[in-house]
Amino acid sequence: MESRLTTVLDKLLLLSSLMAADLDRFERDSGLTTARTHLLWVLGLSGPSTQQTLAAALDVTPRNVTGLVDGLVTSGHVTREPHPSDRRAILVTPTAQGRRAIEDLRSSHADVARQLFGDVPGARLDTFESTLDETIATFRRLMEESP
Amino acid sequence: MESRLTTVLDKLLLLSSLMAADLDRFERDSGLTTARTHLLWVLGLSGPSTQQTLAAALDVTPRNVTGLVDGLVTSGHVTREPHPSDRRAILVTPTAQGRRAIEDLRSSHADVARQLFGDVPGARLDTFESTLDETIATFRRLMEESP
DNA sequence: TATTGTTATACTCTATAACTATA
DNA sequence: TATAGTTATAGAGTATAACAATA
Repeated sequence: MESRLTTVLDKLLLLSSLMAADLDRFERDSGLTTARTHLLWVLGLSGPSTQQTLAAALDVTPRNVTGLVDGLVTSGHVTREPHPSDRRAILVTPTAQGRRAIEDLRSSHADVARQLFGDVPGARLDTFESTLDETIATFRRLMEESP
Repeated sequence: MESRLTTVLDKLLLLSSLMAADLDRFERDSGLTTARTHLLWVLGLSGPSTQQTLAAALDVTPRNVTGLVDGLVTSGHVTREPHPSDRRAILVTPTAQGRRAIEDLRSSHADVARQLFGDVPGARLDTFESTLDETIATFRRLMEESP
């Protein structure tokens, strides 16, 4: 009955798991983990950040960020720098190696996008994107209704 | 330049994270975790299974399955039953509570599918699904090329 | 008094390697 | 000899709670 709609949902979930597997490959190559990669990605978007800021962006406890940053310091991707105006706080700052990893992430992201959608005709991509937009909006509405 | 394609990819990733958040809500309500829910889902697809089978289906080590099953036994969702013909093996079998959880998962899955795509006009859904199909095929090809 | 980060503690998921019981 | 599952050990991610230094 509803198999049509669940089939589409299943394909979406399958694609999600494939994208996750691709990210795994990146992580295997770089020696990073998913959580640390996520932190680096956020750092690439926001620039040097306090751990509180990172905790909020990653939706994770501050304690957790301490552990992730410990790992990234050990691997040489970030350093803890003093905050210029608040001596309680720390600015997690990418090193040269960290900036390189962020650049790699970005170009691998762009590669995947190009390879996945580069051959899709414009009109179809429009329809695809609009459907995604609606689906995202629907989802957000649903999650606000029952949090 | 390539922002068009990465935007579409970002929306796909956003939708993935929203679907994951929805699953989290289910798990919070049921007291299950992602890994245990996944095992239950597989059990719902395959029926009572050996831990080896589950390990292969979940792409995880047999040792890991031991831990997941331990948790699900404690929470009352599955039992370990003797294998009828191989005394080394065990059949992980859902209890009544486990079967209920699997049913809840299925109906929540169907609900989400209906709510997400129920209002999308047929022709658009066709285009969306075809694009997903192509994208999945492209991805699989890519991952075979560079494993 | 409130905020930033850390120490202490604990649970889950994950892996490898060695071991037991059975095929 | 090979297979099914467990014990032993270890690392990563996550959480809560208590605490120090600073605002």
